[in-house]
Amino acid sequence: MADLVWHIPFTMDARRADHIAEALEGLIFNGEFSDGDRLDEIRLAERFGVSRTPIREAFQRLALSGLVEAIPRRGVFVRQPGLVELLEMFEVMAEFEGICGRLASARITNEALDALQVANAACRQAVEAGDADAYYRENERFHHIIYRQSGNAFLEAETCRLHRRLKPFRRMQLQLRGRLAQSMSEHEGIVQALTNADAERAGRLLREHVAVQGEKFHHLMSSLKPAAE
Amino acid sequence: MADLVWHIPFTMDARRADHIAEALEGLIFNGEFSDGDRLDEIRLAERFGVSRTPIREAFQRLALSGLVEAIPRRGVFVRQPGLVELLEMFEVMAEFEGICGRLASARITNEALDALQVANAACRQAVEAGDADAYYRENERFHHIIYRQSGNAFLEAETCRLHRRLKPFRRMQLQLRGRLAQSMSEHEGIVQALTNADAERAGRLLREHVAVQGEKFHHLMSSLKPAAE
DNA sequence: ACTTCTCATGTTGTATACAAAAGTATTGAC
DNA sequence: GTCAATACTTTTGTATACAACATGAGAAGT
Repeated sequence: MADLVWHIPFTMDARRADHIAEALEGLIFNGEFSDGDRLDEIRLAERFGVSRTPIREAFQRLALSGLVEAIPRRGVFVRQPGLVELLEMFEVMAEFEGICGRLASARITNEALDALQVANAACRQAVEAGDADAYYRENERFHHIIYRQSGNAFLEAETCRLHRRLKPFRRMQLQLRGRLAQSMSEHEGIVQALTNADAERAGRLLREHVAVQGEKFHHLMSSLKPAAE
Repeated sequence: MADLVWHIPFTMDARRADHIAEALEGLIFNGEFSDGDRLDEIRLAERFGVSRTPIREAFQRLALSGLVEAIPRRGVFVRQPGLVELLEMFEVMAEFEGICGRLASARITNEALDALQVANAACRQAVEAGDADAYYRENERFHHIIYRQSGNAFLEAETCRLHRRLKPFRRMQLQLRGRLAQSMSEHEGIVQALTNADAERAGRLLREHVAVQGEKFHHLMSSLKPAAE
């Protein structure tokens, strides 16, 4: 399915390496490769119809993202994060969100507060319609507004980076029964705290809002895999 | 000075690209290239005595670190962070340290507490000797212990990454008169809070400890450049 | 039978060759 | 004299060729 993209006869501009990096990321996320698999440069080059050079460039990007590990003179191996590492990342994500919220509470604009209300309303609609995908989209918009309103572009970028990294795992736990409604009510508390410029409360609520996702994820995983790792 | 390394006739193992990335990093930090300069692949290849390939690999790594910006079909350009971005990074660094401290206060081992005392004693010695370099080294050890004791390897890695990125700028403000002694006394408060497992206090002290570095840096810069950026 | 050395094979890392695109300068028209 | 178009140069992105190294099999020796 992702393959077909590459049969378009070079309509795309820019560097092929960029697209290949994205495509590989997708392949890894979609479980085409398992943890520990070696990514064969030549095979992938043939598969994408390019030479080894752009493949290797894509590898470097993935290695810097932490998706693969490049061992010198040995090759690159996919490195799916283990449960422990995932929980660590969720913990850091919760802290990031908390910081964004704390900073945003003092710096947020009125327009952004309105936008939060709008996104939240869209979230509510999605919940009522039982549309998990729509909720996911609007939820993302909600959080990105807060990242932006932290007033710290560097923090925003780092938070987005981790958010993106956790995307495939975050999605799983959103499917859980009752989580959507709970998440909604948390959103409302967050908006209130931001409106009142209550820095500590906004930070704490956001941190807990994400931390609970990590816990849900933990439960989900440990119920699925009896003794992985 | 860093050039000489490359005249050693291939004693070094591993990939040359790795070393080149480090060397380029050093060159940029040391001010050999200014903001906006284009990094000429061919010139650098000749300079390092290699082909363009490892140079380009090094570029990618630097681009991912944010030191240079790669514009497709145009080349890579040095991207020194402006004052605003630096202050943003210091703000995030302060938050990282605070998080590490808060988490560490609950998770730190007795051995690590002892190691903190040792590092702190070495810091004190360096202050008394007026040895800024030694202080810098021991200070780094002190902080890294706390990162590690956060018990979150992912957080530790991210914090080290930013710490490393801020290294050249952090160093400037340490040279300021009286900063060493102040920094020392802050360290003692931090150790005490960690010993008492006072999470909030440890977090707050560490955050402020770094935040003040950002402020000092701000003052320093604005006193040097009247109206940069 | 087990160890060790050597060689064969395959893979990575680097160099070079080539094509496409951006930049630059010259020429020509108005 | 200015502007625009075109040819020319420079530079990036990619492909291919080559060399260094790792791995594994097989032969020789104990």
